[in-house]
Amino acid sequence: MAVGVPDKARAEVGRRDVFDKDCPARTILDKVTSRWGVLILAALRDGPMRFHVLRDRIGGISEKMLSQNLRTFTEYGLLERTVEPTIPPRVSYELTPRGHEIADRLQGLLEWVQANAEEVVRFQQGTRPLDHDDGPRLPTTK
Amino acid sequence: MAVGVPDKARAEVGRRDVFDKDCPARTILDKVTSRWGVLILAALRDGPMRFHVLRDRIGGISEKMLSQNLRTFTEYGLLERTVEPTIPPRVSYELTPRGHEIADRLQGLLEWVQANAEEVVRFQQGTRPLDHDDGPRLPTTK
DNA sequence: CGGTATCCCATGCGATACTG
DNA sequence: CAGTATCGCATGGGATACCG
Repeated sequence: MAVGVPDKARAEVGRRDVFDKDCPARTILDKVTSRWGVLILAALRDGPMRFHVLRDRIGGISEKMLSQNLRTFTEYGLLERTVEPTIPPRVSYELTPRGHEIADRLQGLLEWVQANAEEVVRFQQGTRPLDHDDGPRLPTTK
Repeated sequence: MAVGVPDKARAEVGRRDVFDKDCPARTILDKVTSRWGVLILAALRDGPMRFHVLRDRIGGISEKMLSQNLRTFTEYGLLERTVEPTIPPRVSYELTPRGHEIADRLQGLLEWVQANAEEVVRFQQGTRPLDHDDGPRLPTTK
């Protein structure tokens, strides 16, 4: 049976709200906030970096994912790819002005998470995972 | 994925960096920057909201995803869940102070993406696409 | 009304292998 | 060095059905 095929024909982009499911900003947002996207863009705030440096900087990323994200962001105009015609070739990536704008906003998020991660985890572990009964510590006086 | 690192007491525990793959902040970051996480937290900046209102506000989200994210963030201490013992019950969610901090950072990102999405898309389309087609999804011939 | 449980598929991502 | 191609699995996420 045919799977529901959402028609790709978008008449016009009248939707400008990210909360609208047809808004093109959704696509951008998903890429930018993807698992590696945030880290890649944030890492490049320090300046231009070559492939391997970037790979080394971001722990756990595979070449495939790095390459894939890098290409996407380059196509989005958030990164600029520079190739030095040497042998072996040196390829470096750097944020475009537009890329910088978004990376700066990502940085704030990253810093917060970094600074508060332990607190959040501690809170989470102090909370009972799944219980229908309201916790005794939660005041029902409302 | 046990690559090794069986030592529970790492020598450099102080090196808690989001770029480190073992950093707990990675988990938090992934949840917060998940497809719906960003939108949910940002939406709640406007104030407490009930389940259906939130669902209506965020276009395209399923009840399952909304519920799942809401629970996770509540367990993280980013949201507070309030139940009014009426019939039928009214459940509302609101940002905790900690939730507000992160939501504010998310908001800046959202606003930027919203404001620049069209430019990014235009740039992307003006870029010579690589031979690999980036189609939405193609049902496998089966 | 506000969920939770189940099924199932689409996608993200990692591992490996190969190329210029 | 800097990728790309392929395979395969784990997980995110949608649709549906049911419960307090």
